Amino acid sequence: MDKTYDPKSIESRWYEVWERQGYFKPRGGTGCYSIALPPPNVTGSLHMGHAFQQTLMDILIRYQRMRGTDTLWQCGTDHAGIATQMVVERQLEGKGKSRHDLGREKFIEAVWDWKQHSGDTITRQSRRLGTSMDWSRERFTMDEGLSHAVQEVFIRLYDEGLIYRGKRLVNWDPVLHTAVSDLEVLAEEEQGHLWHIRYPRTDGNGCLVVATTRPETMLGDTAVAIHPDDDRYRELVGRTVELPLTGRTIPVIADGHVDPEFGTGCVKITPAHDFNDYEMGQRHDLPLVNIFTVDAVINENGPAAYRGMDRYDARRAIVRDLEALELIEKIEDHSLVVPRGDRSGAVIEPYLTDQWYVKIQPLADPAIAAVENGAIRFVPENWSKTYFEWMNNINDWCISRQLWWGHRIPAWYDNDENIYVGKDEAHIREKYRLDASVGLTRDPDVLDTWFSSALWPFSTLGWPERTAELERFYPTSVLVTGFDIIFFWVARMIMMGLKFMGDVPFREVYVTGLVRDSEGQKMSKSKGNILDPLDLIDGIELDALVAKQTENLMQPQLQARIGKATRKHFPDGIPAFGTDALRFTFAQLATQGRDIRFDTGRIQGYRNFCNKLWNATRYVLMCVEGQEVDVNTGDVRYGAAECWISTRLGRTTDRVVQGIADYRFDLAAQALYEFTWDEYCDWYVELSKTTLNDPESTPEQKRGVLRTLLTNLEILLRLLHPFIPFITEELWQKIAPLLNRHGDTIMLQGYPSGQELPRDDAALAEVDWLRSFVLGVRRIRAERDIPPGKPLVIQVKDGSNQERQWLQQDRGYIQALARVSTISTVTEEPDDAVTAQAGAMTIFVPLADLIDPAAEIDKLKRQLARLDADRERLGGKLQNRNFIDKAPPEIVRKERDKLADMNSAADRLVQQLERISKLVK
RNA sequence: GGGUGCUUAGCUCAGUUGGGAGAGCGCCGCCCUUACAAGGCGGAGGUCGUGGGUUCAAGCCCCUCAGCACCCA
Repeated sequence: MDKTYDPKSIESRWYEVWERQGYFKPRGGTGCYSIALPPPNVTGSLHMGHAFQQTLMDILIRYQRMRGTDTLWQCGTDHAGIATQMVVERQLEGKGKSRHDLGREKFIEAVWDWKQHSGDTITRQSRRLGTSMDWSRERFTMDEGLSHAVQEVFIRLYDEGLIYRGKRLVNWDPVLHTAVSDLEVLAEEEQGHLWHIRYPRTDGNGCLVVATTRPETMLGDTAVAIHPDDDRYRELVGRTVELPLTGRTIPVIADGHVDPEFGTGCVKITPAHDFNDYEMGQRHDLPLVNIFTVDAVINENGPAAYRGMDRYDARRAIVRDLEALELIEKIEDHSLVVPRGDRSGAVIEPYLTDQWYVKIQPLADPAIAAVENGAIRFVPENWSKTYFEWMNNINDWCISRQLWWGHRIPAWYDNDENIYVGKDEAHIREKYRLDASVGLTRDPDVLDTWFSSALWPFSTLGWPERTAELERFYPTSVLVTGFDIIFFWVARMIMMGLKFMGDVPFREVYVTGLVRDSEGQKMSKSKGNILDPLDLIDGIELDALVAKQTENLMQPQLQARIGKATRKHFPDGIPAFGTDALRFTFAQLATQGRDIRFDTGRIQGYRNFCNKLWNATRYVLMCVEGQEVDVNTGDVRYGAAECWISTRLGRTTDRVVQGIADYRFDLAAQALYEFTWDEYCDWYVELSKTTLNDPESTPEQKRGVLRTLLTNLEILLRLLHPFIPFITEELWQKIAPLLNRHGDTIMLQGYPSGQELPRDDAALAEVDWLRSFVLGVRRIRAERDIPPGKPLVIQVKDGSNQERQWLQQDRGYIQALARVSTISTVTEEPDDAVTAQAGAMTIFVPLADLIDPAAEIDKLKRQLARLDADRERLGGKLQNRNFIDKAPPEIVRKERDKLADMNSAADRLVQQLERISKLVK
């Protein structure tokens, strides 16, 4: 074995074997466990969030598989309508073409081409992470089968009256020329102005002043509104004002939704271009005047002077013209919330169009109930509040998109705009009894991507066919996802699952935090702080990293700043840490918080952990090879150290299993780390050397040590495998055969259970005492700057019978671990010694030549002062009648014992003080 | 405006019916001791955001305030 762990040399090799042997497929077993992978966007690449969540899913899947459960991890990708179409359109732009130049069919072909190319990237990345997904069942939302499911769902919902088409105000993206749902609009506060505009009264009595943040929309005003209780304007209700620049006359109305505090208390009403105004228009039966084209350019409903102007050009022209007419009273700075499309970044325009909607309430009600009655459990539980908050205020879902890439809506129109919904024209003619003379045209629009992802948990299993997989693996066991898509996806899957499968799509939702950079910033291309998981695995040179982060920027002017920041954060690039280190880091970071900061210092620590495990294995192999005893045959004798480490491993196993059951991957990983490093490596390996190197050890004892080293390591590797699959496979293949344990892969070995391991409390007590003894001597050595190699002569005094017995038994251990040559027992305290304590036993290290009495006195006094403060506090507590009476007896007893220990410790300190003080005189 | 969180060591975070303040990294000192310098041994460092309440006992439960973050309108 190499002296240093080298991840690269083992990772790709093992993954190929696992996949080729079909280990990732369901294998039967007791019970089933399944996870549907949240499908990544097919044209994207795997980011840290994906890597994080996939690691956690893989831990769950590997754990369950090792437990003998029939396990399916259903994987695949999402066609991501708008995002993908934008990518391909941008590529075309580079060639000076638009999608319209190609035409719909050719364009879709181009998207498929790009999908073939790009889809590989993401699955290749997933494989590098070691994920044990069943690749043979990989699906894509635009596959034939899944498209069939989408069509089926649309038709059924339409036939039930749960999908309808209507003319409504929608969020319109004037750049992408499509409607988007509420969720795809990001509202952010931006700096703007508040224009106060005079609308002349038609009765000649002056003007009304309205305040607006969007003066250009005045061209579509159809009323001015005031609050009904507003005394300033009450007499105006029912009168009319002149709408400047248009020659139109509009009424003044009263409506309770007007905020009298805002601006002047008079608001202009533009029902065709504002969601609030639209509702007010409905209440007052106001006409709708649409003044924009699909590009947000003034259309024929606007005055000729502004037609053909972009909305912002029109704004400038209108303000200029109003100023000329002295109709602008004032312009104030004002911050307002501007809605932008999450993909295009364009300012969204409320726009009147025909769209398809899902009537959501009948679907939402059972979905709310499913979480209320516990059919679905959120972990952490608090996220159910977020879910309820949204579900209780839910709106109908706009599902049509004016795109080309996506599932085409299965609806046709005749020449009279009658709607027919069905699989295809032939079915429709039959279903609606239309003869060939009726001309039919298909709706050009496609469905929202989330419509198809909402079906993912059952469409991937073959629905609407009742396949064997569907029967076996639906509902899935858990959904692992980020809180940012609870609304987009989780809620919609629940609604669709209940509707079409009659059961929830998953029993639990484990909500992870979001991976951020080391400063807590969200990772984004424009910030230049994206980390590619593969760069952490394989490493990357600084220049390559900078190049990667600054290529294809939406805002090229940021290039210099990003490059500089990258060079500052990663002055030496990123070293190769390997997949296992990355995965263990993710597990450690999976706390319950909502933000997860990723710092390369952390991953380095876990790379070191892998190296530690590697070298511990190396040590065990060398021991077995170096000893003449046969490990597997003959009598065995286990000492306290052996019983201790096995007991500790049992407790660790319990903690790991509990951690996984609770989705506390951080606690599970922590338990594994502590056992491996602090107990197995730091103590047991060192203890084992003593026995193995002692010529007086019997073959039975040596066999006991070797077998303990091997079995504990073998179990530990299985415990660790779901977290760090590659290194554990590599090491297990070396270790298991030495125990006559054979298997093609660790992946399919049983997961350890705490019950298989001993529980030896006496051994725990003994080794704890032994450790405190060794630590005491080591501390003295360090504090006195005694060279580590110099053997010490020490004396002990007092101690319980048990401790004196332990001292006899463990003398060899103590001598080796504390570097002590002789230990003698004394009844009188030596004068020139420093002391340490192991339980009731006092340890003396005589140091005539090294001791500094003044410093020693100082130290003892400080210790005594600290102890006295604690004694006083504890004494007070035990004086308190209420405490004695009300606290549980075992607590009171514990506190009394503690005080007794403190008192004797204080006595010892006082004695030592007196003794040392004599030296000074 | 409505909702949800967070505040514990220099940094990032654990802390599970309320009963001894913890880890990793960083820092300081000693050491290339035959598995590992990606290492070993030892050490320093905290009024648990503020103020109050409940309790024999509060980092944990209740209230107040302050600061920060996110989501929705």
